[in-house]
Amino acid sequence: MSTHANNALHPTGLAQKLADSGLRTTPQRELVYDVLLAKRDHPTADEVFARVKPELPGISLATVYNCLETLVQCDLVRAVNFERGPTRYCPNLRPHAHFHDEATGQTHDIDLPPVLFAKLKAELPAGFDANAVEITFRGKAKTSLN
Amino acid sequence: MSTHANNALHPTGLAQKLADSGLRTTPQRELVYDVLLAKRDHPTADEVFARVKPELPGISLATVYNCLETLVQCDLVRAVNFERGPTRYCPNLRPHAHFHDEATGQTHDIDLPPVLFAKLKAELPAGFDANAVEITFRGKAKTSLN
DNA sequence: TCTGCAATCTGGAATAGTTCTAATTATTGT
DNA sequence: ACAATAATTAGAACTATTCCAGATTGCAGA
Repeated sequence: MSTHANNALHPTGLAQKLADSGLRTTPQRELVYDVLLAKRDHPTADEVFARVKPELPGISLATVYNCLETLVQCDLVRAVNFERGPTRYCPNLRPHAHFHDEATGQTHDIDLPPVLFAKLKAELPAGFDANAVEITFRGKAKTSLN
Repeated sequence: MSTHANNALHPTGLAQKLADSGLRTTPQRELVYDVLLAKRDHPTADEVFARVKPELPGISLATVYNCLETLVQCDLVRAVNFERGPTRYCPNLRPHAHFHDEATGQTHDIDLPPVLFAKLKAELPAGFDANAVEITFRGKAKTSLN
């Protein structure tokens, strides 16, 4: 059978990290992760659902939410929130910021030097201990870069 | 009569900025702004509603949403979003970041040197022009500072 | 002052995104 | 093969917010 699981895309990552958390590798989880890796445009749960359905027509939206949450818990995917919009999902694990293009609604990854995140944490007053820093830019991107 | 409008709190700000946008100063808008200034704990719309109701029992939640939106449009208040939670409102206009305490759910303002925001914007690749940067820390605050 | 007009407010219905629930299906270990 | 556990499913429920249509308010001009 034509296996949808494009193993080349996640050689060790998915199965390994799931196992680390005592979770199973299921076709749904593989496929959801695959579509995130295949098109890194920060899709919403609905968009992931739409991309996954052709391959696995029986999948339910609830399962997509479950899978996405699982991937986030396993540190394979980041959930990104912009204002009141739906949560978007991002398989980029490098430390990075997000640029939200107000004109197109698109979200772009902005790689930043890790030292910058450290510097930001260093600005915190005594008593504050951050384990994560989120940086979001808003504005306009001239060209349609991805 | 005991006027609820604590004019000392917003000597020129509110009426002026509303007028600048061609909007009226209403008791509802004044009161909503007052409660934001009075307790700067980043309340949600529901919380603002609860604080405003005793003074103006006839006010509706829709109006609170309207007023908050108006204040945000006039640059008197910032809307703050954290993950999937309800929008919170912050009358602190200085450039600052937010620290979200995962233990208590409280949000603290973190003043940062403005140059830091400039430095962040400078990290953007060519073609990206940001007009705003949002920085959110997540972690634990040792003491209950405000 | 009176009158008209536009801005604002109100309560309730509607909506979007997400989570919950109970029942079914799949997988693993024995 | 079987029991126990994990995962999936459809749909109901939920939360935060927005929309709507009608009532109210308050300024502007006669």
